[in-house]
Amino acid sequence: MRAAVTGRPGRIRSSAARHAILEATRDELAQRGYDKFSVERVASAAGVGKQTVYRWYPSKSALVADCILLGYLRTPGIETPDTGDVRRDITGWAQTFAEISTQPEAVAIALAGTAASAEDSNVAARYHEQIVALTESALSDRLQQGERAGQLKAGVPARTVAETIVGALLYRLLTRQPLTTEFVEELMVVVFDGIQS
Amino acid sequence: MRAAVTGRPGRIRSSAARHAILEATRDELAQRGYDKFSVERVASAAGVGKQTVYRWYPSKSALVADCILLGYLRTPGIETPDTGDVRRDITGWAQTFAEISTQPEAVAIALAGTAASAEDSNVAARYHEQIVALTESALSDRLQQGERAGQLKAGVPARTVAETIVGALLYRLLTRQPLTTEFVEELMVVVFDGIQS
Amino acid sequence: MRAAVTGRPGRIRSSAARHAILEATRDELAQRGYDKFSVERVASAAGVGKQTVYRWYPSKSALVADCILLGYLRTPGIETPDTGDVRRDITGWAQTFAEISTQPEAVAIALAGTAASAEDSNVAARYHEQIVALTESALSDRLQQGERAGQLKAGVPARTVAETIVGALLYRLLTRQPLTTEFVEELMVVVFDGIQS
Amino acid sequence: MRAAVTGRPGRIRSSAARHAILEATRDELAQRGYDKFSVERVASAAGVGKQTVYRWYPSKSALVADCILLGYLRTPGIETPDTGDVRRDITGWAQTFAEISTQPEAVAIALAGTAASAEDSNVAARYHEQIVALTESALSDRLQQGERAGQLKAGVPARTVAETIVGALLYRLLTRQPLTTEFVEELMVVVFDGIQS
DNA sequence: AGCTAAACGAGACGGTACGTCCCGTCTTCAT
DNA sequence: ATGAAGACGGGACGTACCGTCTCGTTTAGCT
Repeated sequence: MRAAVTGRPGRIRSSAARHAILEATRDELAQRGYDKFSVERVASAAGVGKQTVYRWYPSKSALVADCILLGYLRTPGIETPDTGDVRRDITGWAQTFAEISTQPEAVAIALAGTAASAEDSNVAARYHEQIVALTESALSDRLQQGERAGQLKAGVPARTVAETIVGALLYRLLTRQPLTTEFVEELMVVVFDGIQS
Repeated sequence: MRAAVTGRPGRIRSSAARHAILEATRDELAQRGYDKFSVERVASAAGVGKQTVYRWYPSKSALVADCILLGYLRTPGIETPDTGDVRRDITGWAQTFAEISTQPEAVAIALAGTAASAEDSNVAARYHEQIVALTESALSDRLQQGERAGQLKAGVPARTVAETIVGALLYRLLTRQPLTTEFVEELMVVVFDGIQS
Repeated sequence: MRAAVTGRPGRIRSSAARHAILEATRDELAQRGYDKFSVERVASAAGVGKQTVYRWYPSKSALVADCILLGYLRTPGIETPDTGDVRRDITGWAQTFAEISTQPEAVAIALAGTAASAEDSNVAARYHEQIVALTESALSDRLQQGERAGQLKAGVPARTVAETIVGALLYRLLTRQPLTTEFVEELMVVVFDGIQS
Repeated sequence: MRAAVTGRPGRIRSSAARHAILEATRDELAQRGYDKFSVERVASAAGVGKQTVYRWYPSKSALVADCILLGYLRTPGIETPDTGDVRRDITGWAQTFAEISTQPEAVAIALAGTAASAEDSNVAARYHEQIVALTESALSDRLQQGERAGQLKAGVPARTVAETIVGALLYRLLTRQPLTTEFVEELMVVVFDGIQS
């Protein structure tokens, strides 16, 4: 990235190597999970010396954190539509999320990120920023639009709503319960309509 | 428990040893987390041979699972009050949960359980049953009472509501955000009143 | 020792069990050597509880020692002929020993005894008594007969001669060199004729 | 020594570590014997990781073998004098050997080598080469000189004579009998003069 | 073009922990 | 009240990785 800006002599750090490391990290997390994750295997799979990994990252958790931050673990198709109808938009987003979660690898990645977050607060911060905060902000935008458009009540921060939705979905993944269409619809009823008569 | 009921010869497995193992496991999880958890340290702290641990549990995650299942990691004060007013009851429960989560050790235990669940689906199932499902069922009872009492809408399963609440709270712990009174109140507004105007 | 005298239950089996243990010990030594020897395997092979082994023998080396003392490891055919000609008798005995040492199992047993002797001086004492001292005394008898018959010089104890012969043969086994007919003959020349011209 | 000659990448194996391992091995053998020998203790005493030991040696016996081969267990003062009188030379050598064997540590080392040889034929080969074959060849030289000088009979290979002497001495150590001056003298009588009248 | 030096692949290093095997002891059930 | 079965606390095994430290080689910037 910063390549060739310094006046120092010496070989510049290979961004190709870094990329290979991050891809291998993603694969390792998807296949074996955070706990059985091995830097040695990552280096080997990336065709890279172990020291090259440690040149970039001070520890296993920093590597995982960066892998998440740079979006190598990003679940694709996370974009929220914008039809003007907030409830439809958010329901659509949640259903897309549910569909993606039928892919075992996507679940594995999400669980690896969850485990990494539970272990390490730095990872948690980045995981939150990257995967969830982005989602939240997309939802927030939509929710705030809705609020301005008179579709939603004022008084509850969009962030809290977003965390409620994301938390519920992540909890279903964590407990290995399927994210069915019915569940998503029920969640939407709770969040939009409330449960009180 | 089963002591002296079997017709099998051989010394019976020492439940005292098992208890010591589980207590040491709980302490280890609270102090060092799931990732840095060491069976060797557990055995040593329990005053037990390593083989005795492996006689009871085939793996680290099974040990953690049983530790959770048997309630060694149970957060105390999980009981829901029953004042007749569902919203007050559940809000009270959530506030209690939030208060407990100011103790670092309680958070450590919850995060250890989360990490263990992310790694191992058996643990997830047991974690869900023990810690969360109980909570859910307490909430469910209250919610169903409320429903019968005309305080709540019909049409959304109590389980979904419970998972939404628990998911949101756990998500805050995972992302290391404080469980403030404000957050809990906002969550209650979302869940009971909904956000749609 | 006290074997099978009382009429009370359970005791009758004692000597049978002991015999089974010693046979299993012999087999274990022949198959895996002294170093990889396992009391657990012996007990299992003998169809006996581990405690039964330890009732008679305080340790692994004591078991091996007794196994040797009771002749379970005795190389068969160790008898010395008595033709009246000492040199012929002893040469015959040594050649028989050499023949027996073509059986891998017999070598294994001898090496196990050697290893056990090197490790444990109690075993060494018994090994010496049982296997070697007997041989020595047989040789001694013959040598003393020979001395009386004027076939041999006086002045060197029979024991020293016996130890020289046994030591040389054992050394060949230890260094995995074959006990050929030629070697035995050369040894006999050394011992009977000396090397000085 | 070979340092930086290989074209292979990677840090070169530390001969300092190897040396420390071998010294610790020697000490461990002298103090606790072959049977109670522990690789873990050796690594610890050498200030070395266990894997470094296993990088050099595939097994305990290979380690002991190399320890012997490289002379770490060599009994000092093994040189044979050369006075022109073969009998005096060899008698002197044997007496020196006997004196050395009054040191318990030297005996422990010899017994450890014997045990290791009994367990493992590779060790036996190396033990034989290093400790005994050298002795043999020194004796052989002297014996052959003597033969040429007309002091000795022809017809018996020097090797057989050497093995007879070494075997007898080793056998006394193995059976924990003292190597007295008398015994050595008697042995010399047997070997040089023979026992036949 | 030659020099310098950082980054590279490779892999050994001192450690920690793994999960297994066995030691010698202790306890239970069945005979 | 003996004996098989087998769990117990403990110690060591040989393996896998951790994060660090050399190695010889490659590749850049600076003379």
